[in-house]
Parts: sequence; structure tokens; C-alpha cells
Amino acid sequence: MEAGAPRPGVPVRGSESGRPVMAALDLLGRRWTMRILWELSQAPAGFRELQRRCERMSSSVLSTRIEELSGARLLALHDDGYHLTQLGQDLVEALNPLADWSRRWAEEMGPVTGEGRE
Amino acid sequence: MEAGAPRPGVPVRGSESGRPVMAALDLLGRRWTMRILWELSQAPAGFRELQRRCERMSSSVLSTRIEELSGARLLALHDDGYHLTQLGQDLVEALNPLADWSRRWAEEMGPVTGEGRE
DNA sequence: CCTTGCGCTTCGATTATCGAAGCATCATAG
DNA sequence: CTATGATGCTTCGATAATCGAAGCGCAAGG
Repeated sequence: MEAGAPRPGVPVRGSESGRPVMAALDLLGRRWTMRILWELSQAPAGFRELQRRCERMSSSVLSTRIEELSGARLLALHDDGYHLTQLGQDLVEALNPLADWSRRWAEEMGPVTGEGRE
Repeated sequence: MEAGAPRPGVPVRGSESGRPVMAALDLLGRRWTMRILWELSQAPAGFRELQRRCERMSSSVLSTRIEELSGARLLALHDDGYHLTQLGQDLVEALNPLADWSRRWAEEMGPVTGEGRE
């Protein structure tokens, strides 16, 4: 059985507080979740195509994540596949500063020291 | 053995691309990571105190996370305990829009149906 | 009928996380 | 010196999350 998607106002994995941001962090903190949102922000996709785009993530997990994200009203299934809701798009936008930060982080960490591959 | 902290420029759990933002998402996507950053942004804390603040998270995981986050230069240990680096503080700030979004999300999801604890 | 693609489920194997116990160290007290 | 209690951190068996290949039911095409 499913524990269900985290929702604001309800205690959540890793936090008893039920504060919205904690619920969000819990939802986003699950594997593949942010990647799915990112991919769908680029273009809608059906189940199998989404799986392909996410480097062949496990279908069982994709199924679970779709359930959670649908329940959280971040995405929905149309004729042309899954796509973000307005709420979902807003979330992706809220994540933009993180992308900016990560670039600065990359610089700070310097050109890959040590055992960089490639 | 440790796989090591994700670092920008190096392929990462859930992404072969090595794009900085994916490395960041991988790092943040691990359990307790964001919570640890959040707690340290409120005030520095030693190992055991940090564990207490995070609702008694597993010490083994805390140890692992500290290793990862230190390696990523987001926190460091001083005499007064662990505390965020500048980079770490910047990350927490980059996460602020997420907090804003989560409040709107909470509204959209409607007044907690069922047994909400407010 | 046969094949292809679809959304999605099942289930055994692998990995991540948990959590109680313990180790080594330091400080204070007796 | 011993004892006690705090620290940072590790160990390891148990549980939960994730993986991934196989398959189901359905619809469309040949």
C-alpha cells in the first residue's frame, strides 16, 4: 500500500512539523522526483518516453512518482502525455535560483580535482 | 565504502550528464540533507545536538551526510560545532523561493482535509 | 493471427536508511 | 586513579526504498 503523497499540513517523512516547506522538501527529496518535473518542464511525455528520458529509471518508481505528483496536483495526464500543471510549472521556476547557485558551486569546487573521470 | 559526495562536473546518481544542477539535485535529494542545511542555517550545532534537532535521525546517516556536505564545502566543523559555509548559506537562500511556493501549494491543496494538525 | 506500442504492475534482488550499541576521547568530580 | 558524563563518530543486523526485467491488458496496423 502507498503511504500517499506528502501534502502540506500533514506530517511527513523526516519532519513531524507538517510545515509546507517540509512537505515540499520531502516530496522533492524522493529519488527521480525533481528530474521528472524537470523533464516535463521541457516537454510533455508519455509514461515510456518519460522513462526513456530519465535514463531508464525503474518503471515501478516512475509509477509511484506519477501517483505522488498527480496527487500533489503538479502534473496530469492528457492526450499528449503527462504534463505539468500551473502549480508544477511554478515549482520548477522556484527551483531556478538553485540552478544559478549550482553553477557558482561548480566554480567554487574548481576544475575537477583528484579523480575526475573523463 | 563511500561513493563520495556528488560534485559538479561528475556524473551522479540519477543523471549521467554531470550538469551542476543535477549534481545539486542529487546531493539535496538524499534523505535529511536539506533538513540538516536548514537546521544549521538557524544555528550551529554539534553532532549530537544536530541529531537531536532532526528528530533523532540515524547517527550513521548523519555521519554520511556530514561527510558529503563537508566534501561539497557547504559546512565545516568549528569549535562551536558544525556551521554553514558561505556557499552553504547561499544555497539555503536559493531555496527560499521554494518556501514561498510551498505556501501557495498549501493553499491550492486546500484547507487540510481529514485530520490536519495545523 | 501477429506484431508493436501503450500505461502500468509484479516480484525477487540490490541499495539506502534506520537505530541501538559501542568506541575513543576529553573534562569534571570524587 | 576511578568514575561519570559528554562529545564526535562507527558498526552492524533489521527494515524500507529502489531497481529492473518480465509481463498484463488494451488498442492500432499489417
